[in-house]
Amino acid sequence: MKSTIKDVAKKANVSIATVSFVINDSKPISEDTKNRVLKAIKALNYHPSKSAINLVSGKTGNIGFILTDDHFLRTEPFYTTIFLGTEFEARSEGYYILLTSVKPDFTEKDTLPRFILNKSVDGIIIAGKIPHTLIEKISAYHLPTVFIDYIPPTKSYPLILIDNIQGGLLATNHLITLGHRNIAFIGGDMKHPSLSDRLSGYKQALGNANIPIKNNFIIADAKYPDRKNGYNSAKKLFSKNKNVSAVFAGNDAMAIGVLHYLNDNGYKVPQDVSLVGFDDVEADLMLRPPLTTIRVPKIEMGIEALKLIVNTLKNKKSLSKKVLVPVELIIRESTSVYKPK
Amino acid sequence: MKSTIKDVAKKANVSIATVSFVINDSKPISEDTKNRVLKAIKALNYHPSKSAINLVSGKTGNIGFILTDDHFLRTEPFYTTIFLGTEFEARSEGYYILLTSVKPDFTEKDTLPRFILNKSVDGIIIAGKIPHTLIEKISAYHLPTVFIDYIPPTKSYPLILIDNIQGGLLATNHLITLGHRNIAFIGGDMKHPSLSDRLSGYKQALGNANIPIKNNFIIADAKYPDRKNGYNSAKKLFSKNKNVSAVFAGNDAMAIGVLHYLNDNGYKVPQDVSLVGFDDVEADLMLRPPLTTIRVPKIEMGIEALKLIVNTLKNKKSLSKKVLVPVELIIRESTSVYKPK
DNA sequence: AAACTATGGTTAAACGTTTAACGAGTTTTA
DNA sequence: TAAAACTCGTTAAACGTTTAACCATAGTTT
Repeated sequence: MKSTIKDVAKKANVSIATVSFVINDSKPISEDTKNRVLKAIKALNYHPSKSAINLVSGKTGNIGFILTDDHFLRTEPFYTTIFLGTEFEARSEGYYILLTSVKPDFTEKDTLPRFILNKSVDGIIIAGKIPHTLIEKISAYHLPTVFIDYIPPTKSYPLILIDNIQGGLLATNHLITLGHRNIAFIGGDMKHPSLSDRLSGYKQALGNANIPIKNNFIIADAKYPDRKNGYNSAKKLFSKNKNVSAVFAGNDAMAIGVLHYLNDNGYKVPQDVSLVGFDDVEADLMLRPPLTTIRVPKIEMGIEALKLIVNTLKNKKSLSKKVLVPVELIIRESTSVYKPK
Repeated sequence: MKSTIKDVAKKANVSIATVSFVINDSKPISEDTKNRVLKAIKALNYHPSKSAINLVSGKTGNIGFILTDDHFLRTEPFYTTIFLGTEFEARSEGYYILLTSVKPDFTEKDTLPRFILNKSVDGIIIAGKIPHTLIEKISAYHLPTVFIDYIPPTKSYPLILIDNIQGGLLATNHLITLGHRNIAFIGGDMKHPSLSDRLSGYKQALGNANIPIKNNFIIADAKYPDRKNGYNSAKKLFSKNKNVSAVFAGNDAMAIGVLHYLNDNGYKVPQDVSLVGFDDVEADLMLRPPLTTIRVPKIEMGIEALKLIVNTLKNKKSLSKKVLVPVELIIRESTSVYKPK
């Protein structure tokens, strides 16, 4: 059951080095012996021990995937879907992904993920905003690292980013095209570049259409962009501004909160208020009405991240330090042509 | 940056064996030297190399998690949530989880997951129904294995199972208590023990209440228990049976399909038809009305599975070969008292 | 025919741990 | 007081690979 390189060598009547050369194609070996070795490998159902290879090569064949607890457990499976993308690509690249989450309030005293301390990974993928102290600590280990959907404030790293400005433009333009003029923006955690870029896109679109930007149409003081805060922000917005006919929410979680507020308060979507989200999470399709949104290619982002890491590991040199993934407007039933009352 | 046991030994002025004994507490060492070693470890920021430990111990510290592609990618994150449970527990137990998915139509020719071939795992967790040929092939490797939510047909394995009969009873009793008599069951993939047990619970509850079981109230010919088939089964049911006042769906995915059918066809839930699902997936809360369902403790199932594996690995002997996890009735707004028209 | 060059292979060290076998002091026992 | 037993250590082999250094043979130059 557990045959080693020695067994193969004996069976093929060669040295273990020769077996190694055949397996890795790392030195010219005659067709004849090569076949003998290959046959022995098959006969013994031999597969090299990863542990041994790891030890001697200093590599592990693993890549760590880090996100914060709240991202890990949040209702909308955004970052976990990205994880699936990396796992998918890792399979064809021969890597394993070790997933772990960290506390969002990581401090100097907290310990790093085990796979970093144990040297169990060759590279790291970090998804979403993570604490600065953690980044500092990790960077001391000099592991190739790529960030997804977050720009670390200090050092420069390879990045996989969403084209958020473009998304903000698409969403807002869609509403403008439908005839809306009183378009609100609902956001939260505006220190996160993604959210602030979406707001920039919104402002840009309004500017392009010569629609004045009204500050009381922008509700962005919530700490986290989740459903509850979406609901509360909608309450804040509509209690003061009855004339808003369309809302662009910074992400789908908030959009869902907004939709629930509207449902609960007698507004009909899209007849009374049009609503656009951002992310395209599973839940959107299940809403009544299904949510118009900006699709973020989550699986693809994971794939890109893994490719970037693997490229730097294989020293093929990473082609681009910054991948901006495109977004797409998905028109469903939560938006419609503006009809004055 | 990369200090080894040798560096520690030199710094503490002891042999590397002593360092090892201190780290693993595997032989009595005097307080004095122990402290010296500990200090050296801290000073050098030493962490043992996993690769080396793996090689010498023959263990990997990894546990494989297998599910099929369709379960991996399905809309309701059922098995992936279970995975999160295992990952969570693995952290405190010092294991890594390697997740991989396999084709649902795995045949003799297909290759096993890499982590089995590479001997990269010490044990395996299998979630959901997987092809029989795959089970056979895996079992040849004699790795400790536990199954979650599936009973393999041939050999006997440690199992983590849902108390589906109890769940079926709870759901149906709830409807009976509300005064319903014409209660339908909608299922699919009835060869899966989970689904057929839920049906058994349904029948048992009706029997207990002396309500005759009507075959045309049981729609269970769909191949997969998903939303689409839920929708179609509801169509089948209601086009022939106008008098059904309550539906128990075999899982939430089907329940969601049923709900959409009812919405689309002028039935009000719960005023006209009460609806109960099974699983308690995220989506339930977002439905209008939120779905009454049977909660399956998914995270806990993952935790139990990992504990079982780890126990057998540490040879503490697994306490029970079969863990039946309890379920819970979650009453939300899709069920109400029966009102005759 | 002597000297060089490929070609195809072997030997042995190295990677960083664990652990069986051994040993030097110190205590206990009879 | 000599033998036995315990304490706290050390030495060295082993785990399964990769790879630098080496070597034998045959073919090619001069």
